[in-house]
Amino acid sequence: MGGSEIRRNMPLFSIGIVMQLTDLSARQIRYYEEHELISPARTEGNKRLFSLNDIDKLLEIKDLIDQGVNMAGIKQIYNVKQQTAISAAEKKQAEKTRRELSDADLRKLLRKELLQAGRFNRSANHGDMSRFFH
Amino acid sequence: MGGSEIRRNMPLFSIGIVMQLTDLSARQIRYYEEHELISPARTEGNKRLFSLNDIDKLLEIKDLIDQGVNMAGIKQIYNVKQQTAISAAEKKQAEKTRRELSDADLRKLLRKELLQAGRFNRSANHGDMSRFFH
DNA sequence: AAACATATGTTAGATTATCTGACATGAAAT
DNA sequence: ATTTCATGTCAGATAATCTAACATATGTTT
Repeated sequence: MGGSEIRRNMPLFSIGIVMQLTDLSARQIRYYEEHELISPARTEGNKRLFSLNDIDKLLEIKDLIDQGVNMAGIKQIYNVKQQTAISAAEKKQAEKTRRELSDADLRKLLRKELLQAGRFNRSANHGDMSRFFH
Repeated sequence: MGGSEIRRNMPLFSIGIVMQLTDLSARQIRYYEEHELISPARTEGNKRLFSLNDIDKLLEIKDLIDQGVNMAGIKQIYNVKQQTAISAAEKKQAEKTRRELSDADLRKLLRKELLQAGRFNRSANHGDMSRFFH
């Protein structure tokens, strides 16, 4: 378990390769990054470089998307802090609102989507990149 | 062991990444390709795409280079057909010459370089890319 | 139904990464 | 003293990727 973590987080793959490997569009991949589901590294020249872990995560996301889960659901699953671009002033109110929502509506939302998603047990904590390496 | 071969031959890495991973210059990598030591795939747009096996091979080559073996030696080791760009007319004579050389000088060359190279037993038939993946 | 939000497509213009081919060069071989 | 080898470096061309903006289909709210 030592260097394995390092290896799996090593930034190696261009977005073109990741598109092929995941069957996602560049737009989708960038959109998921925008929503902080992944955080690929960058070259000096600002090109994205993805790790095995990034690709695994994208495969998981794709899985969820294919099963009808939306961004909000996926964010909940990965507990990514909600709220994308709100002014500091709005934030307080938004936070309050969110808290009010979270016990009622959010639970409902999650339950609905997860149940609808059907089978759902990725026992391993990573996607299917193992396909590509032994 | 089925898909493992496929996986190790899957073209995934840009030359920039391979440079970092192998600590070879782009010039060197292209030069070794020119001498048919590796044959990386290409994108539609003609950019090189390297596989794990390509990278392993480059690491081996680097090893040999570091130990003072020259192209000719490396080519012999991988038995890459010699002769780069000779006219058909010249080829006949060249072929004869080569055969005359091969039993005397070539053996000498090989022995000299291999012995000088010292320890030399990569038991596995691949380089150190295993470092990067589990 | 109308208005809005979400997720993705598409296009444009800019920039980076890579390509080939040529010339330069120090070290090694002849 | 020349050649050859292995690599560096540069120039000009092309491909891959980037961000930002607008377009849009589908789903959600009011």
